[in-house]
Amino acid sequence: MTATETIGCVKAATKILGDKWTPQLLRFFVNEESVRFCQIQDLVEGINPRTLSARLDALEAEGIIEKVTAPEKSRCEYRLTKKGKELTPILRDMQNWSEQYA
Amino acid sequence: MTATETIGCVKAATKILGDKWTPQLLRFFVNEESVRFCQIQDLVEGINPRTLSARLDALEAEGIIEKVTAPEKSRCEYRLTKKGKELTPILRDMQNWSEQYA
DNA sequence: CAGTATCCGTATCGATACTG
DNA sequence: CAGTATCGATACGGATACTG
Repeated sequence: MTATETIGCVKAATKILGDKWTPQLLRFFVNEESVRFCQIQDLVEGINPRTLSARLDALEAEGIIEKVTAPEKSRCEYRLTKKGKELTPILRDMQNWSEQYA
Repeated sequence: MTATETIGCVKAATKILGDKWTPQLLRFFVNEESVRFCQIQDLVEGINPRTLSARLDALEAEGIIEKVTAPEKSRCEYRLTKKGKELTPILRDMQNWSEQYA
C-alpha cells in the first residue's frame, strides 16, 4: 500500500471499467449473483436500453459475465464468470475511495 | 473478496479513472514520487500535450495531484496528494487483474 | 421481457502548430 | 520546458420508437 511499490500495466481493467455505467452495473452483479435486464433498468437511474445492451454485450464478449437463457420462460439472466468475480477487489477499493472522498 | 459483500457507490473513483489515459498516468506517479510534464510525454506512448494537459488539470482540480512550480528553474513537478496516494490500492488491483487476464 | 433500429448531438480525443 | 490554440474526425451515448 505504500506509494512506492511498482504499478505496471493496467490496461485490460481500464478497457472495461472505463466505459460509462460499467462500474455501476458491475456492483449489482457482485451483490445479486444473477441479474435480469429489466432489473438493471429499474435500479440504475438514467441508463437506456440501448446503452445497457451495449454494456452487457461488451462484458459478455470479454468473458466477464455470461448469459443464461431459459427460452421457455422467455427471460434470461446474466451472472458473473470467475473472471468477472475477480473484479470485486477493484470495485471494493473504488467504493472505499469514493466514500472517503465523496 | 467474496462476491456477496456489499458494493456501494463507486462514482467518485469512476469519474477519475474513467478518463482515457488517467490510470496509465497515475501509475507513473505511484512509482516516481514526482513527475514532470515532458517525462510523461516520453514515457506514455501516444499521448499528446493537449490531452496530457487536460488530464493533469483535471487531476489537480480533484485534489489528486499538486503542482509544484519552481519558477527560477523554469520547470515544474507534479506529485500525488494524500488523496491521490490512496488511489494506489485500486491501481494495484487493476494491475493484478490485468496481468492475470492479459 | 429483452432487447434492436434509427437518428442525432456532443464530448472526447488526435494532429499539428505555435507560445511564454 | 511546459504548455495553449485551433480544427476536425469519430466514437459515444441519449431519446425515442419499435419488435421477436
